[in-house]
Amino acid sequence: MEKVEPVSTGAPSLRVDQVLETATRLFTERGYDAASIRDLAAALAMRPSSLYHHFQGKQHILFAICFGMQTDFNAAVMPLFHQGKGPVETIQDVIRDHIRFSLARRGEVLVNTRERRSLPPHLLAQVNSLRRAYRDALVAVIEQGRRQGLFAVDDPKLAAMAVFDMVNGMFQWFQARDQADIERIAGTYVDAAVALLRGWGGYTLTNAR
Amino acid sequence: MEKVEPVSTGAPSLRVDQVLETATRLFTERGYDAASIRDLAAALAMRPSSLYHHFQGKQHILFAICFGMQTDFNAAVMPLFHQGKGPVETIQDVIRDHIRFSLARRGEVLVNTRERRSLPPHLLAQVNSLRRAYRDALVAVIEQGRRQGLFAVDDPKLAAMAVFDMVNGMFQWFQARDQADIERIAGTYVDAAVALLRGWGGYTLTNAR
DNA sequence: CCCGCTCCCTAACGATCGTTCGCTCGAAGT
DNA sequence: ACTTCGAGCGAACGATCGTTAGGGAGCGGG
Repeated sequence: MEKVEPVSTGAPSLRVDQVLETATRLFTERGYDAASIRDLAAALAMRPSSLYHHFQGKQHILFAICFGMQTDFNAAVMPLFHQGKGPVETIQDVIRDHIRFSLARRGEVLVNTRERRSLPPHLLAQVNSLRRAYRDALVAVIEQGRRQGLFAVDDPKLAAMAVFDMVNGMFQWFQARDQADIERIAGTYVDAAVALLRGWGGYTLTNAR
Repeated sequence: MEKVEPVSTGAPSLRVDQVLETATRLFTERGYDAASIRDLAAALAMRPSSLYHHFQGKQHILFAICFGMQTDFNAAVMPLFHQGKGPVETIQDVIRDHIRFSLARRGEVLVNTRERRSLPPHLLAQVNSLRRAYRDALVAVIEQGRRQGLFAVDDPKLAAMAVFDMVNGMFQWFQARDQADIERIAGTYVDAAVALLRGWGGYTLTNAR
């Protein structure tokens, strides 16, 4: 996997990127509502009013972080669904790069998960649309694996959400120290996902409920 | 000027419970920061200042929700760890009641997970202390199951967090319509947890990484 | 009858919020 | 030399925030 570039628009202004970087840090540390425009401006050594030359408002800064991150995420991960591999290998590739991307750009990912709800409906919908595209693709692969007898799941959608939640929950508390750390945790969670999908129906061996 | 304590006795006032109930709803709908004291008072058909007769401040309302919920949670689930059952059965019992409790009191659980971070450090620490007690007990059972060869996990703490995240993530998007719904999803996730813990090391059968 | 207590009220405080307005200034274009 | 324009500035706007001071109605016990 190649470098993860923090770009989403055609005009990568230096100052805009600095604002987004600092905003990402403040939003993760204090939350979107608790981090004020004045805090952000002070951290950038500029005046609050100057921010409005680069962004329409506070909500648009949050949107730029969430939408930019999700766009780059889909661009990095979605192609893995169409490589002609089997369901198991596809899941493994996807989850691995899902984790790689999310840990490499952890700040933006945390803002996207925790503060996205503060977006107005029409901006939130754009981000959710990208998320849904990814989730639907994951569901399709699990459904395919289920038909081939590789996975023991009853409900592919629910299984996708379970894997999704397990992985996304990890980003909240795990901090990688180096690249080896990322690869190690990615491998562990790839195994967890496969174990989950394979063994979901096999619990009745020693247990009757 | 003496302080007459209007707060946190063992006797639950009717009005206090109404405040907590409405606050839970508002905090889940809009978030802690976005839901103002005036919104809360209006929903209760009273004046903002009247709230300060029952609570010291906004943060203490949030604390009462989080700490009360977590106290009840531990009281409901922790005894299951000391019933002398084996690791697998204990995990099943615990996760099942974890889900039962969390869906029955979903609003408080969501506030606790999403808005807990807004608490001041000394209040946050009290809630986290209860959470840690539960998590440590879960880790201990997984560790016990690992020693007995029942679970294939490498790191019990990481495995506990994975199960934890999978279950807690579900509360964010799942809404039970009735009690049968709760029992069904609880059974499904109990199976998922067991499948995860059992099969985590078994991925090498058809896959080499 | 009056005291104290609970509960709620009106009114307002100071602080902070996101945002806007009009301006300056230097670099670039022509 | 004149214009344009991006970028930042100081100052202020109206709104809303959490919170407090002080008072009053109802009520039970002395």
